[in-house]
Amino acid sequence: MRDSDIPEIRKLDLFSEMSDASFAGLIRGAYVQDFPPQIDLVTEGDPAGFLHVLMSGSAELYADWNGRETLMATVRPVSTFILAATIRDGPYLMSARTIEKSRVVLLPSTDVRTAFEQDHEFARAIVGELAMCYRSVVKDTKNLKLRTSLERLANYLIRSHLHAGAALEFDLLMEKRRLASFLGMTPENLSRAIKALRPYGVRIDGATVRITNMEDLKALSKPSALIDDYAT
Amino acid sequence: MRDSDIPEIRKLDLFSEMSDASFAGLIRGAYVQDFPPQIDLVTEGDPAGFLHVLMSGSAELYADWNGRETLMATVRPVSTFILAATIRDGPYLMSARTIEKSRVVLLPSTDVRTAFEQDHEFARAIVGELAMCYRSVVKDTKNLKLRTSLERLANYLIRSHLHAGAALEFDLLMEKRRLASFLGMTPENLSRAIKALRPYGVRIDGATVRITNMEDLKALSKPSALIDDYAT
DNA sequence: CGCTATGTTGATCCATATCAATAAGTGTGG
DNA sequence: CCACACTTATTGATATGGATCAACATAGCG
Repeated sequence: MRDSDIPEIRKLDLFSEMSDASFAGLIRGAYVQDFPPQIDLVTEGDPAGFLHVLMSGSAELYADWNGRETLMATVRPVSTFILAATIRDGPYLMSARTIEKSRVVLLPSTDVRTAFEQDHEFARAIVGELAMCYRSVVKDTKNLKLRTSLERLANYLIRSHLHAGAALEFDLLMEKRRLASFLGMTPENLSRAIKALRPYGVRIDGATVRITNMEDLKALSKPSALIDDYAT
Repeated sequence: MRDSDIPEIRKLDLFSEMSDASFAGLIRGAYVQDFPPQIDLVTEGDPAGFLHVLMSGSAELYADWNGRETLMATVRPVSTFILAATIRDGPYLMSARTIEKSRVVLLPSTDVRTAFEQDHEFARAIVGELAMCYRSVVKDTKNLKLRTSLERLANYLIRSHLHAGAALEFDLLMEKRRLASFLGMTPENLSRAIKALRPYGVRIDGATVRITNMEDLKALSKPSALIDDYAT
């Protein structure tokens, strides 16, 4: 592990409040690995051996069933993933693979559970994190069940726009085929949805998005704090 | 509050391991109410004032957006709901209403957070509960994104069959229109899906389900532990 | 520079929603 | 206990969102 890795991990909400002793105990058994792109880090169904911390690069969480596959989430540095499986000592429900060359810290699940038993602040942080994860998946479900694919795309663009500091021109942060899967549609259908947004003041050229009429776009997409907000 | 309510609450996983003192502190500020059917208990967007415990009857968690509504989950006694909003002190993401005449215990969110600060066992239990809730919503999302409505229905029936002690004949535990909304389809489409399952050895008459050919049904529905299992 | 993966477009098919009409329950008050 | 009103369930006809198949364009990348 690099010296610079440790403070970065320590800064994460999940670890920032725990005692030095607990943190040291957690880091002691950790190890780091650099992975090339397109490498499977985790396979759904496997026992949750490690809590993963993505230090650099990017990864995707996906799930499959009966030959179909869907993108559940993308992970960007610095953040942890698959906390719930680690906590419950259950099987992973999602698979994970790197998208780019990525650096990952692996914390053995048993160490995480030990730290959680011994350190109340860490337990607190875990509760906060899990509650947030839960709420974010509930929002996803509402998004899927209550909106058409065009509405999901429109809202995704508004969220990206806000994420980019409310810039009217910004880049898609993933390939369109991944975006399509994330939004629960096919790549072909995404292409058409992109064209269908033109009358609402959206121009997408390659990875560049330009919003020319925010009123019309918002009238279509009707963003809601209870579906689209990051925090809360 | 009835005398009999308290031990029932105490028996829940969430409360069974906490100290007597913490539990008493939690119960002290609690109050109970009996509600008629079809009463709104919680409205999405409102601040999370209480952790709810359903003692008897039944309730549904639903969400709406832009005039559409969808059933997210049904709650049966004895269990808690809307824990995550309470913990994060955020707005409710789902609304709740009674289905039948129901008895509900309300625990003020501030008391829950206080108990959680002071009682490590309670914090432990909350972590376990939240991790389970999270995983169950992830399974829902996989179900929605990876399966057609017919496959979702087929798998729902197998889950109900297992829930009924593997009986080949059992009752639907909710109205068909609610089931349709829960499965993310219209009532009309559910009617047709029910007929479409007949060749696979499923007979549904009113609320009574009879499975006559489990092999065919399983061949269609391909149940997966990573989507359909209750526990894990 | 050429290969391969990604993206676009068009034609068609299928799943699911919508609209409409009817039937079957369910609950209520006389 | 029945008659009425109202909700729920079913069925048919049709429309539409979205998937699939196929062809082609394009962009990365070795």
